[in-house]
Amino acid sequence: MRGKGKLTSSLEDYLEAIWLLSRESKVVRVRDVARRLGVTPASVVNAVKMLVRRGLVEHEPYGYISLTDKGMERATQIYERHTILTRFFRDILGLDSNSAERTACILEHHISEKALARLVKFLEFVEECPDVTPYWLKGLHHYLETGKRSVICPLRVKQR
Amino acid sequence: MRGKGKLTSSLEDYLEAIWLLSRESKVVRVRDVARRLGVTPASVVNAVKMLVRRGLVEHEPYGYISLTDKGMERATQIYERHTILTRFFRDILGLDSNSAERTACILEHHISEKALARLVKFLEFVEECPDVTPYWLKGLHHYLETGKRSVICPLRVKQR
DNA sequence: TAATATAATAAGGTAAGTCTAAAATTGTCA
DNA sequence: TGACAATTTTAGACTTACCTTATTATATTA
Repeated sequence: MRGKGKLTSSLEDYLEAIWLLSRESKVVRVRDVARRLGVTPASVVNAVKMLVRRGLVEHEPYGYISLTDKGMERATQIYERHTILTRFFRDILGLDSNSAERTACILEHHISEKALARLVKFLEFVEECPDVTPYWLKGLHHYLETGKRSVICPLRVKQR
Repeated sequence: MRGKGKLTSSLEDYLEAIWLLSRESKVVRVRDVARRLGVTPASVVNAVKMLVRRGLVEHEPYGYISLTDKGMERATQIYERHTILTRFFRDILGLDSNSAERTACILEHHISEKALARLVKFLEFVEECPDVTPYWLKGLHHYLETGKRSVICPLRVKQR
């Protein structure tokens, strides 16, 4: 009953799109989803049919699309994966927002829970900014941009 | 002529497997690839046919499979992506080797050149071990393991 | 309210990637 | 050398995920 009921990448994309659209405009139609994902309405109808079968969305013929509680929960999980990956690629690796978004969009379907959890901790560690991290991060970004190591850290000579 | 000629994830997997097997045993047969990838020989035959069409492998009917120069080049590119991802997930995020491998195996097909290039620089930065990184990395791993921040860095009080 | 535009759906097709089952080939060894 | 086993291949089916085209439903507005 509480089994994961795996979704394909494609269905995850549809579910995520429906969720995002419903945050933006209260009412979601086939057409909106099609535009968002760059597919034909026919493809959306098909996908929605499958999501309905799995109890993740509701859809009255020729009417609006909405998420069930289960669908909502699932969509937020997917979106969380998305934002974590975006943050990593943008804030740590310094990719521009678009590239980071696109990368997240693809990888979000394939990364494991285990790996994702590590990434979360990594971000926590970096973003909550303890001792050396600010220096380290600056040094990293300088290196990513210029290919050269900065000499920001005054520790250098002291180390051994 | 020098166009990328994109491969599907699946074909990349086959090509990579053939390459890995040919490093291990000089001669590669349909059967070996099937075992390695956990698919039926019939699937391998199909895939190999497509790789032959693209000029990446050679195959005499009922005989051995080998890589062309082009296929070799391509396979090493794929494997490089693989190792970069493995290193990141294992050495930086501290995943066990198996999980890191599995993660790399999936993501290697989907990560963009741009993102991968950043990851490479990231690894360079960390592994070539400059000023603060050793401290920082120790702190990160401690945090990943225990959830607690260590006070390894003596800088703490000095900073402002 | 009838005509028209827009939206949704159904039907049918293509391509990738797998499978099973059956047929063809090859290699081994008694 | 001939028969059996292992391997490879072919043929055909299924699933996912798209598409196009044609039909049906809804909404707008003259």
